[in-house]
Amino acid sequence: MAEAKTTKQITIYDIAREAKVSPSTVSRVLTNSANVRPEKRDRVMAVVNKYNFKPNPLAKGLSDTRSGVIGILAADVRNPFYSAVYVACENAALERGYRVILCCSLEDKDREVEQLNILKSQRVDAIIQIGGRVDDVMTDLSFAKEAKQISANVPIVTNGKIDSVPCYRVTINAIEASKLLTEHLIGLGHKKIALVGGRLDVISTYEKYITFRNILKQNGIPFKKEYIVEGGYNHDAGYAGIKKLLALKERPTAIIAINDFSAAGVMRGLTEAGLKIPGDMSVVSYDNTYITDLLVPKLSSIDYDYDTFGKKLVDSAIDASLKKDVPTLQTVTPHLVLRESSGPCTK
Amino acid sequence: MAEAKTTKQITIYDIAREAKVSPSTVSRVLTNSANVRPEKRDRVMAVVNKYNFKPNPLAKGLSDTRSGVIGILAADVRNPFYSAVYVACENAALERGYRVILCCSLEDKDREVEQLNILKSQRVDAIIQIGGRVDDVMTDLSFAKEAKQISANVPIVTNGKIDSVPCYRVTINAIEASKLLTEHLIGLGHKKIALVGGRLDVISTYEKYITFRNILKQNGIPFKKEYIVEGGYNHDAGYAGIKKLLALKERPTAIIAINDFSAAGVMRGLTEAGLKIPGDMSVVSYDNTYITDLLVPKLSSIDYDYDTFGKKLVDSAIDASLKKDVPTLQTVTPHLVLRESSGPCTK
DNA sequence: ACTGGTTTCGCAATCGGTTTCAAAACAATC
DNA sequence: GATTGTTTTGAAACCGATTGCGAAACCAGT
Repeated sequence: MAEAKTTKQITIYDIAREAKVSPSTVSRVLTNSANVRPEKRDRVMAVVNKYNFKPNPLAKGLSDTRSGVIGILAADVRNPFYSAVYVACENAALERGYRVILCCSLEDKDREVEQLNILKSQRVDAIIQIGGRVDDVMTDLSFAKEAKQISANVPIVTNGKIDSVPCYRVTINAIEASKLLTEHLIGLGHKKIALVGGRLDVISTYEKYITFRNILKQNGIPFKKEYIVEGGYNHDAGYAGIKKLLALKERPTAIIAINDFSAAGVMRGLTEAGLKIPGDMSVVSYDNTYITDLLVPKLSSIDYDYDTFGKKLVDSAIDASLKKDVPTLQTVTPHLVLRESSGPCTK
Repeated sequence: MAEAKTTKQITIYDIAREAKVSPSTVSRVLTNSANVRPEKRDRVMAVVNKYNFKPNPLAKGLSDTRSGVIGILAADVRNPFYSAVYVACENAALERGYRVILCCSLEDKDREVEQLNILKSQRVDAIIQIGGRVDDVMTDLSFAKEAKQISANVPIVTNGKIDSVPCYRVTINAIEASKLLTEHLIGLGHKKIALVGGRLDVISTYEKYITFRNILKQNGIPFKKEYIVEGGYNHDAGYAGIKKLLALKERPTAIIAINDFSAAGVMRGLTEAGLKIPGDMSVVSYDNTYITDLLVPKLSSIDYDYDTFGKKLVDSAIDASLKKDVPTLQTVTPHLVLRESSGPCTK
């Protein structure tokens, strides 16, 4: 153990002494909160730069009761959708001089409540919640209770919907997304289109489903109940889904998967069955994560422009924490990224 | 928008008043730093629980100069390897009552330096750096300078190697990993094995390469220079690599890709060329991220047991920050996860 | 009951900033 | 040059914890 000469921290008092001003003046310079004579300001800045001095954020947070940190509660950053959103948020936050702390609930309810507590005790200025959480009906009440209590002090912004807790929302326009995909396939001549993966009690999934039906109707295409295969949001859900569909006497010619993961499962099922994509069947999906590029063939998918998504999330979060006016609901508009997995209907 | 009655924070003084003790006693109870009469302790805890009181970490950090936060500097959390390590670290940190703050450098050198500054100003207790950084020769000097300055106060632990900056290392046993893969393929009868992706100036990649040659030698298999195809660590590198190899008059029968991404590229190249995996060619790789499960066929890969990896990283970080003795170098032992992408040599 | 030794406890200082308040400095006006 | 108004400035209080120090309480032991 080397000398524990804990290299005493430089404080504004040190700066003050060396610049021959009072600590208050240093503080004022650093926050440019009031007018200080240019001459002194320069003296102070010179010393500040000399030592590359950075004010202690703990002390700062203590006195002005703002931490400069925004908490991000993501379901699981290992999921590329969340990591994409996370990185976009980190960028946007950095841009505005805020730090970010990330917590992954890993879909575990208890843990989610605990995370909320951590964020609370970290005194974050705002919380961004991105994840599958739909509403409190599906979830435990302790979360709702905790969240409600917290949201009294700290604004919460989410990409979903948290019933019973006041929060700001920045959501993806699922209706538009679904429209893009459905019309794309119809434009290619497909009439037998199946939906794979996702639960209809998840609001965004439900919106996609309803829109799908509407577009079908608008185009005079009959809706078939057996082409809707609910499931999870992962690879296995897609795999299971396509197996069911392939067992049908009248198979679909195109699949809309609920996300890239389930699309991967669908594609595995198809490949194993010896079917060609998109020759025998087209596959498209939502999210446009990097796994679209890994699959063979490359997957066409709906992109959300993660950068502006992240920006809207953190701008809302920060502005709300500053008590500025923030729209309660914002949306980001999706667009379709075409790759190799969808093609004209051949039968 | 409810009243902006910033719901005054509950402090240790409030607790003290209600429990009829002094603030110091409350503090002692909360930190159980000294013995306090059980009776009073109970009184205090009752009030604490009543309000679900959490001491303000800013104030705490201010006085004891520990923030309870460890900073994680990851190259890019969108990469599943890093996100896996990150989540493991988050878990391990939570386990020990620490919080974590994540920064992604996105391979940008300037940004990396900036992140270092952020972590510094956040007064993190320790820094964990996971990323491709090899040594300072490849990197800018400002990072080295900054890191050096910081490491004087805050321990840095990395999975790589930072020359010129004192740090603790927890690395993957690349030699063992390479051995596992190479021997696995040789065991299946392969004699023409190629390495795809990765740069030999990256230490871990180099170790894998050398081990590969050694094992070949031990088994009396001739080494062929044209079977080594350097490249990046992504899908495209694998794709480009396999194209080169397929152009050879004597093609290899098995591929070791530097990670799952490049393996995906390799597999695409193979599939496009109409070759069967593993029938015509076996493919294996390092990292065992979830994308191994997405590919067709599922990819055999080297796993690192991310949980213990993360645990070692954070244990080292925390213990070092506590001035405990921590080994300078630790390793995690890899093991092979067999799936469908490797099979016996058929020619 | 008194003494000596431990525990337990509270006062007050401290951590490193921000901010209020009033005094000091400056400028402008008559 | 005296007076009024406006900027600048520094002293001191404050944010919410922790902690050193000494006083008070407790516990035998005689």
